[in-house]
Amino acid sequence: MNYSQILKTCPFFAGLADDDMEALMGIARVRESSRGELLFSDGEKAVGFFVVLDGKVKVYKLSPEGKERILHIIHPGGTFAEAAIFADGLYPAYAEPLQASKLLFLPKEGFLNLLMDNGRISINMIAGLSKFLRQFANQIEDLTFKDVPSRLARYLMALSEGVKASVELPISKSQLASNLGTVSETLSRTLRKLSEDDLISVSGKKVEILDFERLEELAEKCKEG
Amino acid sequence: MNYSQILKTCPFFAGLADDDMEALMGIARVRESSRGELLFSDGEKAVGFFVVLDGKVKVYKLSPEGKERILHIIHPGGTFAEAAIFADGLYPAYAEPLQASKLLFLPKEGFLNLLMDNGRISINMIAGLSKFLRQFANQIEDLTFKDVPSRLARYLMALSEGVKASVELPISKSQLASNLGTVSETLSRTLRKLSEDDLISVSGKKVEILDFERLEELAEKCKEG
DNA sequence: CCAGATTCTTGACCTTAGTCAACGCTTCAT
DNA sequence: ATGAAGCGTTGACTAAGGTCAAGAATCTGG
Repeated sequence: MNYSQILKTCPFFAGLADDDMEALMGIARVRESSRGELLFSDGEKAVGFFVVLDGKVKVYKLSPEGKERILHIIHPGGTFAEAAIFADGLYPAYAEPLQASKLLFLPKEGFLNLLMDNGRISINMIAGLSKFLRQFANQIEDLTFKDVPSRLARYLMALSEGVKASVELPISKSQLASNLGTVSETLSRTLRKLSEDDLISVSGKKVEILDFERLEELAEKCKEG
Repeated sequence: MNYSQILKTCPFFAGLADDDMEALMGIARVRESSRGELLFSDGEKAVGFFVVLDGKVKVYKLSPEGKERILHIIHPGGTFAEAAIFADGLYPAYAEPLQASKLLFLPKEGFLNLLMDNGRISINMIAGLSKFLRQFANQIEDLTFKDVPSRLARYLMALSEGVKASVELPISKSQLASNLGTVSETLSRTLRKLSEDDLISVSGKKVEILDFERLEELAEKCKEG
């Protein structure tokens, strides 16, 4: 079991002493999962949480009509469903790999025991949750204050880290639409509009950023701003 | 310093041994704050977090044009800004009492030290963060899937706890609008519509629920559902 | 008890973005 | 190869809800 490289990039395991690390790995189980396989459902009893070792997982909600809204996309090193084992013991959403993925599963029971007397793990956990909270707050802010072009611009700026002129969308456009809180038709139109305005140029999953300044401006801008 | 009654209703302090409690109170400071006084601003360096002993505090974001979006309303027993001292050390929003309030301030430094070797406090903290996370996920779900009437219905159902036929809005209608992710004009119209449909009747801050069944139905319903 | 200040309500208007429907393009399996 | 399935694009339509503006109602301090 040699995932130490991945685990070291994972904030969740940062700063852990070797024996703490071993204790964690002692209760963990590796699980391979293929694209589209449902990991858990909204409302299901939470029996543990996951770390992504390889692949990508989407965490999403469904409307009664079956429309999906992606809350997170988890990349290697990220964790998900860790809040579920506390809040009310139920998974709060659906989770499903976007591609064949390798996961680490940490069962609730054993994990809670570790927490009680390991301050470092607790603090990492708290830090992780806090970051999620921050992300959610931003998402809510975006949904309230920003329109679709602005949200897209912000996403692209984040992807390019403000410097890379050429980025590759890590997910399909419909998935991205769902993650940005819109639908694929609108995303398609918005990409075209930004292209026509010479802010970006798009070809498949490849996006070139042509004008950082104006894109950044758009990202900051608000409805009616 | 005799807030023990309030503190016991506060999930954050639940299940603490007496000496842990004392350690906490040892680093805490009581602070009185009047309506509208800014407690902290978005982006400011986080020096600690708060427990509401008495009063109400709103936590909100501002758009560049100055429009506010309320993320939370904190009632006595609730905490806020606890995530800030972890995530990136900056307050993620603005906070301001809606009325004269009594607060407990827990400085970051001392608090982190306590956390390191007190599993119980850590776990309470994790549980609290998890609940917030859950709330936020629901807010995002609502904003994506539900229209304003549905969100309002859900809010009223929560307020009445599914049984009380008569409820009192705990905050002003414009504040409520902001919290539901809309504006006061729309809220006003929506309240009228629900009245005309004989689902509720409104008089000032007092709302009578006339038809639980249909209100619940509306709360569950989705856009185009 | 009045004046000023908020807060709430209502009307008219308009923009954003979601829906529906049709079609092109790619991929994949039989 | 040839459907079948999935993804992406485009057009026409629609409606939810936000903006602006004005007036009513409610609250507050002097």
